[in-house]
Amino acid sequence: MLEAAIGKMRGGGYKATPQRTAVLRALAEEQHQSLEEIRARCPGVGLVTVYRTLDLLSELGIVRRLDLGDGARYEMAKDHHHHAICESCGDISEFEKCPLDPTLLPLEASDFEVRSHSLEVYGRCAACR
Amino acid sequence: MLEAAIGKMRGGGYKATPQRTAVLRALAEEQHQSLEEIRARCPGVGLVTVYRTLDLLSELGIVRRLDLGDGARYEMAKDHHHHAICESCGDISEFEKCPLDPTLLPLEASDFEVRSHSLEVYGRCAACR
DNA sequence: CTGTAACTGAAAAAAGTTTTCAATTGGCGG
DNA sequence: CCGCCAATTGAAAACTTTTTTCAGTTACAG
Repeated sequence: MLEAAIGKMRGGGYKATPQRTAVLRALAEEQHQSLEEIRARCPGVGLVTVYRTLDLLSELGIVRRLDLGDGARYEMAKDHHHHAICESCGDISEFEKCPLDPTLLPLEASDFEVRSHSLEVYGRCAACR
Repeated sequence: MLEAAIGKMRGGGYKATPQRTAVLRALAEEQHQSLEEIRARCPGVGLVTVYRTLDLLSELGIVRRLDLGDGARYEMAKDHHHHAICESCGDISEFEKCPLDPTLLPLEASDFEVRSHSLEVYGRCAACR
């Protein structure tokens, strides 16, 4: 997991510094963390470096930046998945099964070339009901 | 359109001030505008008032706040629709036909009560191809 | 080992948003 | 139609988040 990401960095001509691997380790611990949550797991790494590392990892496709309504969040770009956000407690869960029906996408017909998509489902989680 | 929104405000115990109706008129001119775009259409209205008005209109369900990766955008909450964002020129277009297959939503089974969803499609628009 | 381009961190700047507070005003009751 | 007062506004200040600058440090290719 981390080895692959480190290799990707070096392959791109970037250095694998202790700070960068610390951020990677933090990201591996939990999905969709805020910047401060990530930072809390990297006590030694400067704020600016965390920002810059997240930018770099995003460019390399290792990390994905999310915007779920409450500021920026970051997660390792694993398998294709979507998010379910509880409007009551704010909990974010993931689901892999994509409920998108590609044949219903009316965009191909209008010459829009679909590259990716993101779907967020809002509601109430089991615990909050 | 605007009459309905103004009525909704008064009904909620809020005043229909010239500033608020100016923001509403600005929002009616174009969908998914940034704050500065809205402000440019309301030359006389103070920055803070625009923020507060957008908050109020969101609470009343008249306006929806979007986060499509490049900061906050606002649009009148018309019919259910989704957004197609061109990664090349940044153009945002809308489509009404929702390609979501409800029977595929695996969430009901896991006791998550779906209230709403948002779907964004990224790719290249006809002009950029 | 060594040189150097890449990287880091602190401070400052910039950008975006919210709070404060004194002055103003929409619209209800009279 | 008028006056009152809670709601509203705008300017300044405060706050939060992100980016830039720059001098010193370091990973790693050769």
